[in-house]
Amino acid sequence: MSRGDHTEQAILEAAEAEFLDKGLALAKTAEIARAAGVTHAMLHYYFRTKEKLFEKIFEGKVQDLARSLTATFDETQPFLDQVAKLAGAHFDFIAAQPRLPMFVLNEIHHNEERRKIYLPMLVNALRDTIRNLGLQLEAALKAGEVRPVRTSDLLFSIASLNVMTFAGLPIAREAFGMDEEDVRQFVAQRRAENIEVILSRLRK
Amino acid sequence: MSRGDHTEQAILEAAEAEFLDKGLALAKTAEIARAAGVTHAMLHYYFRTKEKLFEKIFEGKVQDLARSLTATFDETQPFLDQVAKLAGAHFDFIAAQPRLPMFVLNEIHHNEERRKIYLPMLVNALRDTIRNLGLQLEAALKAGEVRPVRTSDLLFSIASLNVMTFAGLPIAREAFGMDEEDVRQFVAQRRAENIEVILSRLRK
DNA sequence: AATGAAATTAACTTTTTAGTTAAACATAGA
DNA sequence: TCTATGTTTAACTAAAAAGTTAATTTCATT
Repeated sequence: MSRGDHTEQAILEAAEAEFLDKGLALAKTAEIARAAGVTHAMLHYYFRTKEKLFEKIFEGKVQDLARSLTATFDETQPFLDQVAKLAGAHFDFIAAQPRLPMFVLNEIHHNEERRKIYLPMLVNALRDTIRNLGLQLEAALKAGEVRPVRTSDLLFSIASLNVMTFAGLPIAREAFGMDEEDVRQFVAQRRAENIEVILSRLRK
Repeated sequence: MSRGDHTEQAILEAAEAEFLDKGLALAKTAEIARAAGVTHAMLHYYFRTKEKLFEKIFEGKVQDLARSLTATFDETQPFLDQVAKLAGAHFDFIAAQPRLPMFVLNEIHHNEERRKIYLPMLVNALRDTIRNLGLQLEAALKAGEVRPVRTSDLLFSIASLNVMTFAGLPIAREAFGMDEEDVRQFVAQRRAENIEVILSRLRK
C-alpha cells in the first residue's frame, strides 16, 4: 500500500459526499480537494478530470440503487409477510443512503449518455424483482390471500413511498425545526406507515 | 404595450422551460436567450442577472406547488369520496407540471437563502390542508367510516405516490421505449392505482 | 548514501459563462 | 422633422472553475 492510496481514498470519500449532496454541476473540485485535505491539483493527478472522478462514484451509486430494487423471497412465509419484509428492507436501504435515489435520478436525467449506459442496469434489476414478486403474487392470488394488483404497481408504490420519505426530509427537518430525535421518530413512523399502506392495498 | 414586452415574455417562457428541465446550475443564459430568439445581452437588459430571472420563475413555481398542496372539502360528500377527489386533483395538478415538485425540492435544497424565503409558503399551505383534512378525518373516524391514520401520513402518502409517478417518467419512458400512448396509459393506470392505494389504507 | 519513481505543491493556462458597454436602431410624441 | 426614450446588437470584460506543468519532496530499493 503506497502512501498515495490514502490521498486517493480521501478524495473519493470527499467526492462522494460532495456529489451526493450537490450533484455534478454544483460540486466544485476545489471544494472536494479541500474537504479531502489535499490541493486540487492532486484531484487531477489521481482522476484526471472532474467527470472521470464523478463516474467512479456514480457507477457505484447506480449499482447501489439497482441493489435496492433487488429482492429475494422466502416462499415458505405468508405472502403479506414477504411483502412487508421487502418494503421494510427497501426502506432501510434508502434510510442508509437517503440522497441516493434523487441523486441518481437527477444525474441520469441531465445526461443522455449516462442514461444510455446506466438505465439498463436499473431496468434489469427491476425486471428480475417484478418477475419474482409476480410469481409469489400470482400464487397468493390463487390461494385467495390477497386482492389483485399489478406487480409493477405494487413495486412502484413501495419505492415511491420509501423514496419520498427521505427526498424531502432535510427540508421537512428545517421547515418544522425537527431535532435528531424528531427525525428518528418521523422516520420510524413513516416506515411503519408505508408498510401498512402497502399491506392494506393487498388485504381483502 | 411596448415592443419589448414580447421580448421579455419570450425570455420568461424560455427561462421557465430551461430552468425546470435543467435547474439553475445547469441552465445557461445564452441558451435561454437562443431559445427565446434574442441575444443574451437582452436577457441581462431585462432581468439584470441570471439569479434575478430565476427568482421571477421560481417564486411562481413555489406558489404553484403550494397550491398543489391546498385542498378544499365538500363536507356533504362521504369522506372516502372526498379523499379520492383530493388525491385525484393533486395527481392532475402534478400531471400538468410533472417536473415541478422535484425542481422546487432540488433548488430549495441547494440554496439556504431560498429555503428561508420559500419554505414557509409551502409549510403554511401544508398546515392548512392538514388541519382541514384532519377535521374531516376525525368526523369520519367517529362515524366509524374509516380506520385510524395520522392526517399528515395520509397527505404525505398521497403526495409521495403522485409525485413519484412523474419524477421518473421521462426515464421510465426511455428505459421501456414507451411511446406517447404508452405514457398516457401508464399515467392513467397510476392515477387509478394511487387513489386505490390511499382508499385501501382508509377502508375498514 | 544514491537513485528513481511516485506523490505533492504552487503557479500557471484555458475554458466557459455571466455580465457590461458603447454605439446603432426604432419609434412615439412634441 | 427633431428628439428623447426604450430597445437591440456586437464586441467586450470579469470571474470562476477546470485542468496543466514544472519544480520539489518523499520514500522505498539498491
